[in-house]
Amino acid sequence: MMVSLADLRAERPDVFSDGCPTRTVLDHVMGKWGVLVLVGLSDGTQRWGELRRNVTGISEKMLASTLKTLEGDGLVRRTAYPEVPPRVEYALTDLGQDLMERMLPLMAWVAENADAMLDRPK
Amino acid sequence: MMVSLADLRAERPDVFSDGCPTRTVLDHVMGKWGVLVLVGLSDGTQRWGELRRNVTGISEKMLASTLKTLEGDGLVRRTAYPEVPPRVEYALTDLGQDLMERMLPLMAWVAENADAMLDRPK
DNA sequence: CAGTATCCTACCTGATACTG
DNA sequence: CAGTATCAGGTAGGATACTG
Repeated sequence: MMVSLADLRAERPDVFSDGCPTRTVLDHVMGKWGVLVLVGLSDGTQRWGELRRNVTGISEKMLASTLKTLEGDGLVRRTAYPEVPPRVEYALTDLGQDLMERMLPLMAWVAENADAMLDRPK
Repeated sequence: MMVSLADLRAERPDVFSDGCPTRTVLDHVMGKWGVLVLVGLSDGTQRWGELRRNVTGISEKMLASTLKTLEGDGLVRRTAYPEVPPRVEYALTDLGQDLMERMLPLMAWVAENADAMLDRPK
């Protein structure tokens, strides 16, 4: 496992340059709604409606497109049950859980420090 | 130090809800250019021009506003030297370095997995 | 319930030019 | 060098209505 940025650059110098796949994934994962949906799903499997309520402020349009993107990246698994009324469940894949293992410490740090950061004297 | 999402929610149930400071900081830090500028600065102190070249694809406008936001959050320190021609250096603050300590493992993971994620069979 | 479809606006962004 | 100013355009994103 790589830990430092230097290690990273040593192995892949083009990382984070324009057009690099890293950028694309980064945009999906780090985008405003991507993170929040992923955090929502780290609570466990959720249905569409639950997710919509839990990720406060997200519009149906953004929830739909965010979920599709994350599913396309292999981070989220969608399971539809052929019932009436329809039931669809979303969950993190193994890859998604692996990602969140790295993401949650960061989220926790942000949550702990956010107030202090915004209250600072200008 | 908190590690799990459950711990986080137990202490602060409103975290990640709309209007919460966490959201604001998250948008700054996780936004497309925020991350890339921060990653750039984890290589060490850099001048405006260096940063502009290193963060490939960023416009001057976005670099300026991103730096101001991050400086306002206390993550980046700007130092101007009264010289001609002017020299200005940007560096991570202690807070910023603390953040990057959590962020870099995540970035490394993304860099390692990005290709596989985008190549997956549709 | 779990989404699409449609419309509309704000802001991100690039290009260009200019300043201290 | 290190920015700011201005303008044009494209697109991310919000609100609302509708469907299987």
